[in-house]
Amino acid sequence: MTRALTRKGAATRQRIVVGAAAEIRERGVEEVRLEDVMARTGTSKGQLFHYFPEGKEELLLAVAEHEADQVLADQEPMLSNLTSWPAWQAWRDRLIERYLAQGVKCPLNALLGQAGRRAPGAQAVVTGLMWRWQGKIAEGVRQMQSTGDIAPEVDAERAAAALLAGIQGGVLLMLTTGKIDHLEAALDVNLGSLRTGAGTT
Amino acid sequence: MTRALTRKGAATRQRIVVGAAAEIRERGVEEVRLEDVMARTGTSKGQLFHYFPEGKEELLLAVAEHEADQVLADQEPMLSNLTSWPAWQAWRDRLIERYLAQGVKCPLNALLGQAGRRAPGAQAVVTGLMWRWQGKIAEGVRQMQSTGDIAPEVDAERAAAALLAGIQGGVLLMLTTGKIDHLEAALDVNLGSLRTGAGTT
DNA sequence: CTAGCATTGGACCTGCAGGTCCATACGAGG
DNA sequence: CCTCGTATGGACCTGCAGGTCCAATGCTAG
Repeated sequence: MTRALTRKGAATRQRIVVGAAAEIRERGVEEVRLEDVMARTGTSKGQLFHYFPEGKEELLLAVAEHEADQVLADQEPMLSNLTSWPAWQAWRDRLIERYLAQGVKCPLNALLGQAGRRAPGAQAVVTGLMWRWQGKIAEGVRQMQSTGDIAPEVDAERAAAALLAGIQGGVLLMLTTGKIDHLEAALDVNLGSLRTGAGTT
Repeated sequence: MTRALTRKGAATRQRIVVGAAAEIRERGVEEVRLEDVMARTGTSKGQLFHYFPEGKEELLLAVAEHEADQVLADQEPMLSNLTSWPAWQAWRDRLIERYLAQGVKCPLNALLGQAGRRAPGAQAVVTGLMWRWQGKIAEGVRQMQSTGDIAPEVDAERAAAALLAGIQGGVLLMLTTGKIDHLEAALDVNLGSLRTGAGTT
């Protein structure tokens, strides 16, 4: 299973994954050809199939894993330190800022819409990402409950689920409409609910 | 522009659109081949290109329009009569029921993820659907405000935007995880916020 | 030094899906 | 019952993208 990779080989493999990820973010999974990846990363077809013997499917899976990690990493250190209202606000602002900057180039779009159906494993990668994400948020809620900032009767998992849904939908609508309004509204309403406890019990 | 269609011709065209829509819902845009549509609808390649001279692109656009209308129609008459809390609840229940029943076969998934990028017009169709959808919700909020059931300082459009984002994200997460929990949580939190006015001003 | 495996380049193959074309059948109006 | 445009069937074409193959080159360890 673990293939023998020299230092150089590992670097090349990494270069392919990163390049493919960027290409996919910009143009969508279905639009990206192996040839495009080769051109961008300066590699040959032989290399592609050397490092990803299963072909495109396997490359897509590697890209999915890479992007999934990136999505969470981009929210740090805020996401892991939701211990006060200003901290939540800082996290919110980071999300807005990040998605505003990235615009249409969304890794989630690539992962969810298309890779999900195809690759058997990609679906699992995305599901895993979502659970980890939701877990982080729920953890923050519980911490706020421990300090009395959030009412104890709030269901942390449920509140986190709603918030995550709002984020995903907000991003999705941004990709469609080009405006950030939905994401902003969703975040603010959900954070507002956390403060008052409305609908989260 | 308007092609001469006999009664029989119009029926065939319609049959193609409906069949293609069903096929796409079940298997995804990129997986569906013209041949699949032909097989399901009992038509020939000649017919496909007779009714959709631009080919697949044009067919996809017709399907997008068909599905977009369907999405809103499926929520009636609840969506147009959000005039009391029980009415909102009934609408909520209809949404849950509908998406629970349809499972992975989601028209939105087809429209958003893929058709959006490709067809120039499909993107516009989806955007239009979202605005109409949000408008209906906002209209309901305003009606509730006029009867005093919702605080007047609530921003109807913003609240509707957040709710719509929650729905879209909830559906998206259902497609990924297979569970309805996110959609339920998102709806309940957003409706809860409407009752109390939290975060929606 | 050299053996052996990792690495690289690129020519070539092949299936397939969208699209073209034309020959035929139908059907409504004169 | 004739005629012309619509409707239908299906053979055929073609480009292209994923995948195969092998030859050549470079590392690295013993």
